[in-house]
Amino acid sequence: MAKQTEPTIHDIAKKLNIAASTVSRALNNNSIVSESTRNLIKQTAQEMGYLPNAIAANFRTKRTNTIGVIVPLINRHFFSSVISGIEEIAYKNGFAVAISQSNDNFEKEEKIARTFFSTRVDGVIVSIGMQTTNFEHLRLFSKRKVPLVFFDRVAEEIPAHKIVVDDYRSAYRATEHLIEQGGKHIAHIGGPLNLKIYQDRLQGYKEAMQKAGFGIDESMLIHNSLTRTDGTNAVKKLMSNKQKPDAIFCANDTTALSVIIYLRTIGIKVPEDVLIVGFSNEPFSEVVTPSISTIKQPGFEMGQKAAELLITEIKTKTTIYPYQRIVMPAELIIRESSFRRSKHK
Amino acid sequence: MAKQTEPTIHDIAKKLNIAASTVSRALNNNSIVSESTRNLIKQTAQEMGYLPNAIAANFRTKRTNTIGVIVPLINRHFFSSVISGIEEIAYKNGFAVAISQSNDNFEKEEKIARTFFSTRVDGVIVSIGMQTTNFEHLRLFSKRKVPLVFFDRVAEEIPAHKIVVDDYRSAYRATEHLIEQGGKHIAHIGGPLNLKIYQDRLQGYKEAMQKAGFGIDESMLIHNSLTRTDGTNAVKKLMSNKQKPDAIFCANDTTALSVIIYLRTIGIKVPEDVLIVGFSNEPFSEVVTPSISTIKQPGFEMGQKAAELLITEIKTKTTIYPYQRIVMPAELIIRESSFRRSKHK
DNA sequence: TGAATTCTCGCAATCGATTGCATTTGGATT
DNA sequence: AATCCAAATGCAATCGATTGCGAGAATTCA
Repeated sequence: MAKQTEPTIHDIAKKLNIAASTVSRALNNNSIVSESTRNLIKQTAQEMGYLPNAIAANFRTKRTNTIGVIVPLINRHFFSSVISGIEEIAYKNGFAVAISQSNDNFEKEEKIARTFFSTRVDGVIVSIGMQTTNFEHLRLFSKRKVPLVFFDRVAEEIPAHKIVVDDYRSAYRATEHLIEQGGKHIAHIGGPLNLKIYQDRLQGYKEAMQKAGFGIDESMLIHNSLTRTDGTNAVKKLMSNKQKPDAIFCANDTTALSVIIYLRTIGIKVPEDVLIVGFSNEPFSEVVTPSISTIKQPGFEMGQKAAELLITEIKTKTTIYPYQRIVMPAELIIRESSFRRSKHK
Repeated sequence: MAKQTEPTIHDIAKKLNIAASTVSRALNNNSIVSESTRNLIKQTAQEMGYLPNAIAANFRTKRTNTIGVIVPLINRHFFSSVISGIEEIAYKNGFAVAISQSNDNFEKEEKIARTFFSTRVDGVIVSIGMQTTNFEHLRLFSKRKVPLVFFDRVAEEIPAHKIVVDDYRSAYRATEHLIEQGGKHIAHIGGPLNLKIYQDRLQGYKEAMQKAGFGIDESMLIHNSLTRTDGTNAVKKLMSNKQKPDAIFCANDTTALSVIIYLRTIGIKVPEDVLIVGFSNEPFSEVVTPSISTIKQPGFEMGQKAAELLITEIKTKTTIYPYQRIVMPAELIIRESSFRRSKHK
C-alpha cells in the first residue's frame, strides 16, 4: 500500500532526470525555474504522493514558520479569545500556531519553554502562570534573540513587547461603580500579588475607595488563586467578619460566581444585600442568575496585536523600535449582580 | 551578549577534544560512555549554555515525540477536558502535545492535517469538524502509517481506533427522562447529520419516542450547527408550529441555553411549560437559572484513553490488535430544566 | 554570424544530531 | 611480556531540503 519510505525531492529528481535543487525550487514556485518544468515537477510530485518534509526544510533554513503560545489555561474564554486573535493574524501571514497550556504550573511552563526553544519556534507569545516568580525560562528567549511578546500576565523585568489591559483603571471603575450603587463596605477578592495584573486591580480598588473617603480595611482583602473553592472559602471568611461586606469586587468571574452561589445558600441576596462585580466577562457571567457585572477585556484584539508585533519582529529580524507596552481599554459591563438603582436618582 | 549561533554538540566536542558522537551519547545519558566523561560533558554543555536542537535530532531520528491534536474548538469544556486527559498521558510518556483548532472549518482542518504530516508528528488524535464530509486529509495518516485515533466525532470509514460515548443510549435516556417528566410533544434540536454522533442522538430520541408509543413528528425535528443563534432560530420555529413542543431535547448545552433564554423572553417557563435537556455538561449548565439537565461525557478519561491507545501504537510501531472502538458511558444529570415531578409519584 | 546577455538548471556544501561499525585504551589473564 | 577481552571512544555516513555559485543552453543584439 504505502511505500516504505516517503518520497523525497530526490525521488522526484531521479524520476525526471533532473537535479534535486531544481525540484526544490520548482516546488517553492521559484520563478528561476521555467514554468514548464515547474508544472511538470509539481504534477509529478502530486502523482508520486510527495509531501514536503518540514523538518528537513526547517533544519536547513533554521525557520519553522511556527509561533508558540503559552497560556495558563485554554479553557478560559479570555485566553481562547486571545488565541483566536493570534491564529487569525498568524495564518494570514503563513505561520502555524503551537498552543500549550501551563495549567498555572511553573514546572510545566518551564518545560514548555524549553520545548519551544528546542523546537525552534520562530517566536513566542506568553501569558505567565500564577505560580511564576522566576523568569529565567522566558529570559532565555530574549537572550537568544527569539522574539517574545507578553500579554495580560506579563513579566515586567523581561525586555519584550507587552500587551495588557488597563487593570488599574478597570478595577477603579468597578469599585467606583459599587460605591455608586450604594456599597459602603466593599471587599476585594484578588489573585496572587506576584502578578502585576492583580497588583493593579488591588491598586485600582484601593484608590477608588480612598477617593470616596473610605478607608482600606485589611480584613476586606483576600488574595488567593481565584478558583471556585477559593472563592467559596474567601466569601465564607468575609461573611464571618464582624463587619460584613455589602459589596465585593472579585478579580475574576469564577470567584464572583462562587460567591453568588454561596451567598444564595446562606440566604443572602445579590444584588439586594450584597453587590458583586467580577472580571473577564466569561460567557457564563451573562447567563447566570443574577447575571454578573464584569470587566470585558478585548481578548481577540489583544491576540491580534500580540501576533502582529511578534511577526513584525520575526520578519525584520531586529527590533527596530523600542519595546512597546500596549494598554488596551477594558469596559465595565453592568448587569444584575451590581445594579440596585440608577445613579441618576 | 548572546553568541551569533547557538552552541552545538560539535562546539562541546571541540572544547573537550573529543568526538561529537561521544557528546551526543553522553547527553542522552547513554551508559556506553563512562560516567566520568558523561558528567564532564554535561557540565561543559551547561556552562556553554548548550540547548539541544530538536529539529536536527528529529530530522535524523524521524521522530518528534510530539502528538498532534485536532479539535473543533478548544474553548468547549468537553474538548478542553479531553485535551487535559491527553496531555496527562502524553507528558507521562515523554511526548509533547501540539493542539490545533479547526473552528469547525473544513479548509482549516485540512491545513492542520497537512501541517501535522509535514511536521512529522508521531501520531494524531482527531475530532472532526461539523463541515467535514471528505476524509482524504485524515486518510493520509492511515495510508502513511501515522498512528491515528479518533474521539467523539469520528470518521467511520477510516480504519483507526475510535473513542466515543454512547450517544445513542444517552439520547435515549434523555428522551425517556423527558417522557417520564410528562413530555408528550417532544422536539429535538440536533446537529448536522453527517456526524455520526448526531445521527445516534437522533436515533436514540426516535427510539425512545417510539417505545413510549409516540410517533415521530418531522416538524419537531430541526438540525443545524448548534450555535446560540441557531438555537434561537430553532426554538422560534418550533414555537410557531401548530403543535408546540412541551419538551425539547437539545444536542448541546449552548442550544439548550439559547432555547431557555428565548422562551423566557416570550413568557414561557422552563420547566413548568417546557422541559429542556441539553448535552455535554458545559460548566454554565450547572449555574444558569434554571440549571440545565444534560449528559455528562467523560472527557478527561476519553483523552487519557485516546492517548494511551495512540502511544501504544506509536511505540509498538505496528497495530498488534484490531482497531478498537471504545464506547465510554455517559451520564444523565437531572437538573431544574427538566425536573417537574418525581417519577415515583 | 559572433558576442553578449539572459534563462535554466546542476553541483555540492550545508544544517546538527544520531548511530553502525571500527578502533583504541585499559586492564586482566596466562 | 604477550595475548585477549571488554569497555570507551572515534569515524564517517546519514537524514531531506535549501542555496550560493558556476556552467551550459537559448536568446538577443550588433
